[in-house]
Amino acid sequence: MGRTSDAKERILDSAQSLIYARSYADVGVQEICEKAGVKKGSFYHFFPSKSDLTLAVLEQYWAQFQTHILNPAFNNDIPPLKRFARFQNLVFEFHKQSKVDTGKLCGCPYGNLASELSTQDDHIRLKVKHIFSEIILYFKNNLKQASEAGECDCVDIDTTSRALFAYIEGIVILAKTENDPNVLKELSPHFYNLIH
Amino acid sequence: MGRTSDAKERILDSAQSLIYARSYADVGVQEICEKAGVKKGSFYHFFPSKSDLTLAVLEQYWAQFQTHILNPAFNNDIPPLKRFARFQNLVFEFHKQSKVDTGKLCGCPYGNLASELSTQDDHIRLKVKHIFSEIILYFKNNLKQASEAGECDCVDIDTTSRALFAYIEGIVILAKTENDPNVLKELSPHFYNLIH
DNA sequence: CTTGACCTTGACTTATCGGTCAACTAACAT
DNA sequence: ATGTTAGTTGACCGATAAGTCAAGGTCAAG
Repeated sequence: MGRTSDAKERILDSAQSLIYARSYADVGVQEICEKAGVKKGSFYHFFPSKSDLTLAVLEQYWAQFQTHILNPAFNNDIPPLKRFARFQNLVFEFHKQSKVDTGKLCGCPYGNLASELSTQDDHIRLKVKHIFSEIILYFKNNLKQASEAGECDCVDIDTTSRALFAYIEGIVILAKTENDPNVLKELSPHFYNLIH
Repeated sequence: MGRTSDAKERILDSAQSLIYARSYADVGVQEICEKAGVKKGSFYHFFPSKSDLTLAVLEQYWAQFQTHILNPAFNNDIPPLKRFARFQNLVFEFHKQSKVDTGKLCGCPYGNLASELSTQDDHIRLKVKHIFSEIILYFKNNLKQASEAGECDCVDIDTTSRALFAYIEGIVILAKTENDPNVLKELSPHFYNLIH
């Protein structure tokens, strides 16, 4: 089997934090390698291109997002509608902490890459599109449960889930532009107005 | 006065369309100059840096956005609440036409730059922040008129205006990620749920 | 203890990046 | 007509970009 190595993981972690804090284009392969303590040749041993690395980064984001935010938020230990509030609160705490650590509110990891690269790299656009659809699926399932529990009477669950997601995505980009996590707290309550 | 030239305008127009279609980082000064039919030396005669050029591009976006979308949309020839629908429709038509022309839905010109550069260039972030506040001001004034006309009973006009803006911003980024202008049509109706 | 797969290295390529500059040219005001 | 000023040019800078490659090193399994 040859030898093993954690270089791939170190590259992924470095790329994830660097690209999130800045942007895809602003972070070079070189810098990622330096932070990971790896030479560029090793980088291209693990990833065929910077674009492919970014696809892997998106997958890592997604796994962590499920583990640390989505699954805890939408766990069925509380009534469905309250889970949305818990979700928004976890997102708020994430950005608040992120700003404490780095001094900046960096926005949505997926939305950032979609904004920057959608018109240039279809693989990345489609990957983000898929992740978005998965998040919306969480919303949809939860909304259905809320409806069945009589917590709301929602006719168009599909579209409403997408509207809820769009609203949060918009809040986060406004928060990033104002570099202020309190925007999340300010605008979160209106979330429920989108549910009839 | 020395000689005159429209080179500055040509540079601005080229930069505007190129950066909107792609991204700040992906478009080089060289390419902007080539499209404008100008040498790089001339570029730096008019703009001290690429970042400053982008600030000027943002101002041009803003002037055009007011002329072609905001002012027509929020003209008081129809009841206030209907003006929001007219606004959303103009935004839809813009992205629809933009996709016909270029094959891609390019998103929000301001949001794109804010997403890409907010953590790296504070001048650009603050410029976008200011433009956002101006757009929200349109919303706010219109919401006030709607409230006074008895079309809605909105208590927190400030926050609601910001929520409305965030929602639209989110819709546009979802539409960009799916590369589909119909997302705007699909999610626009829910806009009114955000108004009590 | 050798084989072979896995990993690492560093030098390299080609291209482009944002930005500078001194010399030059054209047009306007007087 | 001429001086002044605005605009133009092309060569140039150091830095860095993504990506390549041949060679060598290291580990685990047989």
